Formats: sequence, C-alpha cells, structure tokens
Amino acid sequence: MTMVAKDTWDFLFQYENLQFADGRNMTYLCYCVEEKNGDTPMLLHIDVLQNEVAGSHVEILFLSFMRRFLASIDQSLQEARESQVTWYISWSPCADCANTVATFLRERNNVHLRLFASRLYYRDVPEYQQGLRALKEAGAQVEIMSSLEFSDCWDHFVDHQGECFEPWEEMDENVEIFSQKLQDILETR
DNA sequence: ATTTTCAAT
Ligand SMILES: [Zn+2]
Repeated sequence: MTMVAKDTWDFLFQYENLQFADGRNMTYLCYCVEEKNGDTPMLLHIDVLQNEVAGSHVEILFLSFMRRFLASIDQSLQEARESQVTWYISWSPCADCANTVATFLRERNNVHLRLFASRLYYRDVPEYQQGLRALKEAGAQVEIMSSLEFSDCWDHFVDHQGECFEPWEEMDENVEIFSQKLQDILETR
C-alpha cells in the first residue's frame, strides 16, 4: 500500500540520524492522518512533504493541508471526529513552526499529533528548545525516531521495490544521543 | 577530534 514513492537513496540520505548532518539542508515530512474513533484506526490520508526552497517549512505546508482537510470533513461529521496525526520528520521543527503548530493544536482539541524526528534542529539554541516544549505542552507527543519508526517510514513512504529496511551504522547510538538530548530539553522549565 | 542545521560563500 505504498501511496507515496520516495527514492531509497534519498530517504536514507535525508533521514540518516547523523550527529553532524552535513548537506541535509532541506526537510522531509512523511505523515499520515488516521481516524481515531473506534477500535481500529482508519487511514484517512498519507503523504510526503518537503520544504519550498527559501520558502515555507514543511510544518506550515502541513497546516495548510490539514486546515483544508478538516474543513472538508467537518461539514459531514461535525465535531465528533478525533484525528490522529503521525509525523516522521527529518529535522525537528524550528522555533517559529513549533509555536505555530502548538497554537493550531490548542485550537483543535480533536487533532492529536505524534511527532517523530530523526534529528534535532539547532538542538542547543534556547528558542528552538522552547519551541519543542511548547509542542509538548500543547499536547503533542514529541519523540526521536528509533529503529521502529525508521522501519515503518521505509515500509509506507519509500519506493523500496520489496527491499527490506537495513539499519545504517551508528543508528541506535545516535537515537540514544538524540533521545537523551530531547529528554533534557523537555524536562527543562 | 567537538563539525551541521527547512541552502547559497
Ligand atoms: Zn520551521
């Protein structure tokens, strides 16, 4: 059920969780939207976004999509609908996007976001750290992509031609480093 | 080793 085809080389280059990710000067956002009501979640939408060069960040492109999407379904189903959004994002959100998304989540109590980032973007800049805390405080689940998420992302968003996901060197070590850093950031007040 | 980063020295 691959609905979105991303090149395998491109995926591995852009999502590799290096500590110093030279040349990854763009961002991918693989996402899906599911209906949360009922026992089994129902897939409503799945897509991949990339930022516009020197333009909108992927988070803003996502919000544009989501606003249109909600407007189209709210008419028929009104407020009863709970949607679960899952993000697999190559760089974690910048401060501005994080705050914009946090505001969106506060306005939409029936939208739930799980955010998995491969790498932390400007991890030591206080404003960026604050942005991640704002997302969490707005109810988002903010985590680092681990082997499970890389594998899921590969399965659903990559044109892998039947090839299995092969973890790269240092993947687990880097997951650990970024997870610890994220934990430190989210625990700070 | 102490580097890069939603591009542009
Ligand atoms: Zn941004």
